[in-house]
Amino acid sequence: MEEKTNKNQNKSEEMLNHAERAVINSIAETMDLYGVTPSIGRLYATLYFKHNPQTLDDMKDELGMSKPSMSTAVRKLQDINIVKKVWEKGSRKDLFMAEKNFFHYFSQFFGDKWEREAKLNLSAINYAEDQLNEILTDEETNEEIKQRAEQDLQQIREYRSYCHWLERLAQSIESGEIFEFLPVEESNSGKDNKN
Amino acid sequence: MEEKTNKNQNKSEEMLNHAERAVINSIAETMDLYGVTPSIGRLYATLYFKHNPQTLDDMKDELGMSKPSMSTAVRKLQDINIVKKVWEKGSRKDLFMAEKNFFHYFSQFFGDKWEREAKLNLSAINYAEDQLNEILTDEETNEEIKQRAEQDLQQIREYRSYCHWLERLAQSIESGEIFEFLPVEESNSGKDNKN
DNA sequence: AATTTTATTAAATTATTTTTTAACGTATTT
DNA sequence: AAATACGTTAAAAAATAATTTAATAAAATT
Repeated sequence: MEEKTNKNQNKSEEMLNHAERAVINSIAETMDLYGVTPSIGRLYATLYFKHNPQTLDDMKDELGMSKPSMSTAVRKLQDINIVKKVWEKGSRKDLFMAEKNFFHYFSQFFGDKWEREAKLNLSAINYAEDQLNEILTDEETNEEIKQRAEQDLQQIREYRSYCHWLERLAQSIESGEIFEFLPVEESNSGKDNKN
Repeated sequence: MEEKTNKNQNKSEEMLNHAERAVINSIAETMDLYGVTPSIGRLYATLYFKHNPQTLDDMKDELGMSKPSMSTAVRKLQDINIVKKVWEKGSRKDLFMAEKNFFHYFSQFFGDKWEREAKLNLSAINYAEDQLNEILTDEETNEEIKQRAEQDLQQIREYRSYCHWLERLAQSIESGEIFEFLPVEESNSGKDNKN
């Protein structure tokens, strides 16, 4: 009897791990889509299912990798703000927790990148616009070049609109404003949903 | 006189190229942020400034790379729908044009990925949910496992909400609906804008 | 103060990805 | 029909990136 119960417990635990693994794989794979390396994605996804803070040694055991790898990987996750160091009295090892709210995750991951993208491009656009204006006002520029400059100018102005829009999108996600427009709906089970 | 005009034309052309290059670098760098390799980003950015369709040979000359590289790079850009093959009577070489509207670009690039992400994860979530429910209804599962399963379940349900939200975000960008909420503003010059 | 624990950095190795050269197949021209 | 032009695939080479082992530094314990 004891015997049988143990077996079933093992079975349940196995099922649980298996279920988690399915989601872990999927998360890691989707992170890969945006240029997060598989190992780092897998680390995040693994932490996502941990209900208490993890040490570097925990991670290294879990993923079967070296400690320096965990150290650098976890730092990258901290850099994009989807893993945080937590403090807990007792253990003197560093402890880490994953951001589990994917809306926060989304905001951190994309919002930050969009802001960076916008800033970087706006600065290039501004520089280019100055140069192009100078070309256009220079009387000695020939017609062909002027035409190209004119076209470029028009194009990068549209591009500037886009960059500003990106910034505002990032802000509206950061502030939560966007959820007035696109509310988060309570999720019903997968069963009666055709996905 | 002829001499001087030529010099200035060269100067203008040089300035034009320089201006374009600044934006090209910036675009390539930002694409890199999302996992697009530098060469492919650079190719897209280069095409972005071409006002007429380009052949593989044009690209290879422009970037100083081999033709097969251009061939595969341009295919990847076609895969994410930000470069299109165009037809033009006359030349029997393939001709390509970049998507220049960055809102379209954005929609193609992120929208598609978000949809893929949502689909992939929802399928894993549904699978995991079934497994977890089974664990929870199994009377022989011990308490500790049940608790973990319960926590996981709650977490992935929130995750499902996020996936559905992502899908709707993608749709609202695809359909243009989002611009009612976040309108595109005419861009004023960089001068009087503090960027 | 010496030892141990922990995390990080540096150097070396391994693996992966990118790029090229070479070969191939198909279409177009002569 | 032969020759040329074009694009792609395959194999090899080169360049990058990821990972590990070894070394170092900093903190905590004994």
